[in-house]
Amino acid sequence: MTIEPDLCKVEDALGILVGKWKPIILLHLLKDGTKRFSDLKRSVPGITQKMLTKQLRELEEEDIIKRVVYPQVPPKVEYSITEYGMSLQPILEAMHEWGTRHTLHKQQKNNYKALKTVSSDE
Amino acid sequence: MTIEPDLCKVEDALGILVGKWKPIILLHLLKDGTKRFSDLKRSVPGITQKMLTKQLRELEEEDIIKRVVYPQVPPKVEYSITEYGMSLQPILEAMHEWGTRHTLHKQQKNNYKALKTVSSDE
DNA sequence: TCTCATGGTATCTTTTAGTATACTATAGCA
DNA sequence: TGCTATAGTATACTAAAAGATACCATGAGA
Repeated sequence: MTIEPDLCKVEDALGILVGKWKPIILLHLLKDGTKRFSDLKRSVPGITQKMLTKQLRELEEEDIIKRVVYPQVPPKVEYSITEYGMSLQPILEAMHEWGTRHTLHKQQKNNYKALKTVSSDE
Repeated sequence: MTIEPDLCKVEDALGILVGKWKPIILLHLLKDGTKRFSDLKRSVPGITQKMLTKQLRELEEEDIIKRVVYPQVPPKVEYSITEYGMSLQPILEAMHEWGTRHTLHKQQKNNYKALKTVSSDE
């Protein structure tokens, strides 16, 4: 398949996956199914409440995740991946696999560089 | 496959694909093979010289593309995808495919909304 | 001698993404 | 009466990405 650059829809998918937190959030939801807001916050260390809220709202807007509010006090809100959102899983997996290989590739490259530096006996 | 969120390498792949221009640049190189700097600039309308240079350097740094300089005046520089860079193609294709379906999904959603608005006869 | 083309750099401004921190509502419990 | 927990919002800030614009080297050709 050749993608016609002018009709490229890669950006659309990218727009949903991008952001410092979205992949991790999605992976947690894929792994654990339904999670509460505070669970997610604990699972994604370093994220602020504001960011978590924002990312979740954006994913919800794209129908990737579902948000269920239980009318009780203190509040309870559950997040889960929609069936539609599941269609992103193969892409996440492909990227993860590629990323893993790429990490290796970079390591080999650096080892080679280090070796050259040593052998040239600076 | 379940990706362990803590060991997630999705970001690595994402880091290479992200940027307002990288996917389009890669698609053009995949489609046409070797291209000169000015060809690319023409193919990616709206991109500034600075941005194109920056994106190309970043892709080169990751071994995704190859840069060949011909020592002549005016200068001639050719860019092409490396064999290693070709391994990104399935991901680009998967994202493109998903993005295409997603565009449709959003359209249907909007149509449904519009329909509801009409039938509720505001 | 002037101009053009190519493939850049340098500098500055604007836009967007992300962070830090304070604040809110309210039922249940001591 | 005051404290806690949950799921947020509001405001101000910083850092990073992107954009606009000007500049540069040089050989060929008019």
